[in-house]
Amino acid sequence: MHSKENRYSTFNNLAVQKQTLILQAAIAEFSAHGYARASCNRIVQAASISKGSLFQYFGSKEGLYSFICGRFIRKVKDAVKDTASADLSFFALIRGVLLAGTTFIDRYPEYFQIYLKIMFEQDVPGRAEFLTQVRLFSADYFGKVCETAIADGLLRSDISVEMILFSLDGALDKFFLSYAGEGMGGLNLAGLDEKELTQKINELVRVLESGLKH
Amino acid sequence: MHSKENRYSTFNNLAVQKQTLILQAAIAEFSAHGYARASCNRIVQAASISKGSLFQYFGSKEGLYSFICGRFIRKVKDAVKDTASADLSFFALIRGVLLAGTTFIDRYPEYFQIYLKIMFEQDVPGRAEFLTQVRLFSADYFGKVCETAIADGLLRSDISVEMILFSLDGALDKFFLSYAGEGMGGLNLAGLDEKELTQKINELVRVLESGLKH
DNA sequence: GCATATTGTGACCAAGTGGTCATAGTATAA
DNA sequence: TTATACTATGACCACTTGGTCACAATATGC
Repeated sequence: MHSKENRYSTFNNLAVQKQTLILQAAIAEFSAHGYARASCNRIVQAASISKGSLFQYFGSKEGLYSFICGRFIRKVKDAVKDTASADLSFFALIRGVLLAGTTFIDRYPEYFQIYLKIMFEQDVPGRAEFLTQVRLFSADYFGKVCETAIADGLLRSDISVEMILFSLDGALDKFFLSYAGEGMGGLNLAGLDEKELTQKINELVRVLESGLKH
Repeated sequence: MHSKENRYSTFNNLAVQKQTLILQAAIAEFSAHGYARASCNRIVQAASISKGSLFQYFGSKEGLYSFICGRFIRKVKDAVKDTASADLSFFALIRGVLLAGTTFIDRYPEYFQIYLKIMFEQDVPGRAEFLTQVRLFSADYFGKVCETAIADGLLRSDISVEMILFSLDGALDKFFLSYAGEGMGGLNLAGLDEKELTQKINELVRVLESGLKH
């Protein structure tokens, strides 16, 4: 085996210290500027490596990006695994997802920024695959949960499953956006302690449960 | 008065035909690429004018953008004026806003794209001013409506006004996004006739009214 | 016709982009 | 020490960006 074993092998054989330095620089750049406007020049400068090295490690800007997205997906899947305890009532599950999302954002704020950027940027390489892997409320996963909840009489049967997913998706998206300080809604979720946060979560879930009408 | 009377005067004195040609080219470019990634070169090419002319008319890329945003704001305000009949019940008003939004998107799809792009792009010149002028559910306008609706016993009093606005905002945003074909939710609102559309609107408002719980 | 404003033009500029490659440096092994 | 494999480098490339400006063309007024 004289030549490259596989993609990224050169990078993976680097000292871990150097690896994390480079990844931190790249993640910071992508989280600040998204894919298209991120600059490889700035990355190599921040990481104190030469441009040639970066392209040797990852082949292209796209290669670097997909490497980082891969890391991101792994982190999300781990977080989901930790959260998913199936034996909860429907709205308790929603509360759990809400809380788990906020802790993820606290732990990996740059990754969440990358996620936001990819959500609202077109023509990002691998966008579709990435989103289907990362989004929680995909029809195939949460759709089943909704169906059983309807069958169990926990959810209204006069609303279509798609509309239920639609409503949940919208509420959760906006909640996380606001928690990350990106929303322009009046709700200021950015600097709340745990108690206030769970209060807000409960209030939102109450709205989802029983609506706004008196 | 020998020199320039004021900003954009040269452009405004152009033949209307030429004006619309240039504006169409610029709007198409900004709606496709947002602000930062839009290319003045492509605009002048599409409009069949020289680069010098474009910068003579608008001074800079930013000037052109703010000119277009001004047009957009006027169109939105006109549309709002046409819609705002105050003597409606609260949720009928919501239904009206939903419907008015979809007709606006039908009439000015490129402008709506520009709106979306500016929503999710940072560092766009004049972003904050633009959004406060265009967003319907600003706390100062719709907040009052909510407060009176609470006072009239139409809305729950155990949910804060901010949370009500938050929920409405999230639902409407997602609805319009999906209608414009940008959402990745299961709801496919893109190619619906009027009957189906009002059905979806009613379903969504029912959820907002009474929630998801059985 | 002539002089004077105004409008139109495109070569040109500095700066930045992703990407390449010949070369130099540094390990490891014989 | 010497040969071999891998890694690091930065000048360089073609290309795009927003923006400028000396000059050409065209209206306008007399």
